[in-house]
Amino acid sequence: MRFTQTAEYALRALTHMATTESDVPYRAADLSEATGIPIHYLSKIMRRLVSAGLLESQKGHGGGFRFARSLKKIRFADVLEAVDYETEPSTCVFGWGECSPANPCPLHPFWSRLKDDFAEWAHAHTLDDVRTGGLAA
Amino acid sequence: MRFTQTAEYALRALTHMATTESDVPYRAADLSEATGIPIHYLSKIMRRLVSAGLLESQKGHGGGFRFARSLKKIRFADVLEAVDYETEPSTCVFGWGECSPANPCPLHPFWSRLKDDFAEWAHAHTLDDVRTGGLAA
DNA sequence: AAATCAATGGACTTTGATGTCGATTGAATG
DNA sequence: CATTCAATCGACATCAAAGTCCATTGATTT
Repeated sequence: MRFTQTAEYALRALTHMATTESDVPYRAADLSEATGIPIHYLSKIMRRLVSAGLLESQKGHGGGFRFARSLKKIRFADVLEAVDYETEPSTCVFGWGECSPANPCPLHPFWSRLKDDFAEWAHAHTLDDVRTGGLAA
Repeated sequence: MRFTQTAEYALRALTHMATTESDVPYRAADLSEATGIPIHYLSKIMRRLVSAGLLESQKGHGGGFRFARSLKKIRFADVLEAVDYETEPSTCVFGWGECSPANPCPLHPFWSRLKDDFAEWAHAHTLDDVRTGGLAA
């Protein structure tokens, strides 16, 4: 059970923003400082979050990053997908080209359950839930 | 939600063995043929499964690999751990050194749930369940 | 004993993820 | 307008995972 480093960083940075909620935009340098994510790499990730529409950015003095929409509308799945971490992988672990409920590989039922649990998890929780500090219903 | 390629291969190879159950030992070359896993890489993985105690190997003519114990006693977790895929990762996604129920990072409750679900999954299912074709209770 | 077969082990290469760097762009400030 | 600040972008470097190769070991067959 693991994320990619990139996916983990994305979640970490946005979680930090969600749980501190400042009026002034977050500078990459400060985020890096606060989260321990290497600044240049973080910058790259932030760009992806911007182009995915999760964040807005502002250049120049006083600039930085803000959320582009309500925290309630940013699910873990949105964050993960923004950095190309699949929340609903379709390829068969067993290596079959065709692997479906109709034509299942031996691992299908097991893998499906795990996949579905994960997808549910990723889609059910938002950054607002994180801010609130509890698990959503 | 993803495994490493190595972990996936390990599960795939053992699943193939479990679902075909032959009297003669499985040769790496045949397994490679049947599963699509590159032979040399598969050989490496098989070695790890041997040294983890899941398989027995026999060199020379007529040799190959067999299960070292009952399929009922080989859980997914055993397979994954044999190739260093952690089934119960302890490091904090948020990057905290100390992250526990007593001192939780903002992502702790969410991440914990996912981790626990995965660990449960990995420990609950065995290769015998795969052979049988159904989900264990 | 010789030949063959099949796993073992180590060295090596390739690839993609991760991480670093410097130049550029756009915005705010004095 | 010049300076500074901070995101953007592309090029490059590094590292671990994945994959290849070959010589060696141990067992079997003739």
